[in-house]
Amino acid sequence: MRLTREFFARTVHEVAPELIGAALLLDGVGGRIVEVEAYDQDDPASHSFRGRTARTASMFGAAGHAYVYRSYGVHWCLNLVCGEEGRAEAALVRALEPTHGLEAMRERRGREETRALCSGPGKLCQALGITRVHDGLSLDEPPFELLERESEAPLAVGPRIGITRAVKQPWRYGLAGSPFLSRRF
DNA sequence: CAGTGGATGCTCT
DNA sequence: GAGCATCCACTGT
Repeated sequence: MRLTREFFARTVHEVAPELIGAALLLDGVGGRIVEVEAYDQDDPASHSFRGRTARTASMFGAAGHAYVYRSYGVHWCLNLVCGEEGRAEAALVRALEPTHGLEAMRERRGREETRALCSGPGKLCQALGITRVHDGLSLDEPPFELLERESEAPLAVGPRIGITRAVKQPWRYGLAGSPFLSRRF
């Protein structure tokens, strides 16, 4: 089952854990989501904390759309916008278990073992070919395809990675024991 | 392995 | 002009 706009329209704190195990594909290339982080507007670590800007416009838009931004001047990162419109909540997709289009991923990232193809937010964007042109696109139509998880996933929860503010919030979710995580919990 | 630092571009102060 | 929601190469065990 395709993930609907209504699925994403709930608060990110409800949606994020349910994303673990869902499938994320771009032009047929992608895999199972095994790691995400939640960000909301009251969160000093969130891009939306200081209000709407040109960069964060899509995060303030309707749920069920992509928010893509450049990180450290080098990498792209993909967020799935959640919550009521204007609440500016989003789930950062941090790692996938590659299942579709492994050859395309290896071409984009250089020959590499499968477990390292999508084990980080910048890596998975490179592997799937996600860039600025995907910012603001709807997640329920091509080139995106998001499919509901097929069964409940054993969840791991912990503090988020790579941030300096609100370090203690346990808003990182992962598939427990997966070898495809960006880091162990 | 673990730890460190450079690359790189854009946003916001 | 600083500071990143990162990754990789390189160092030293």
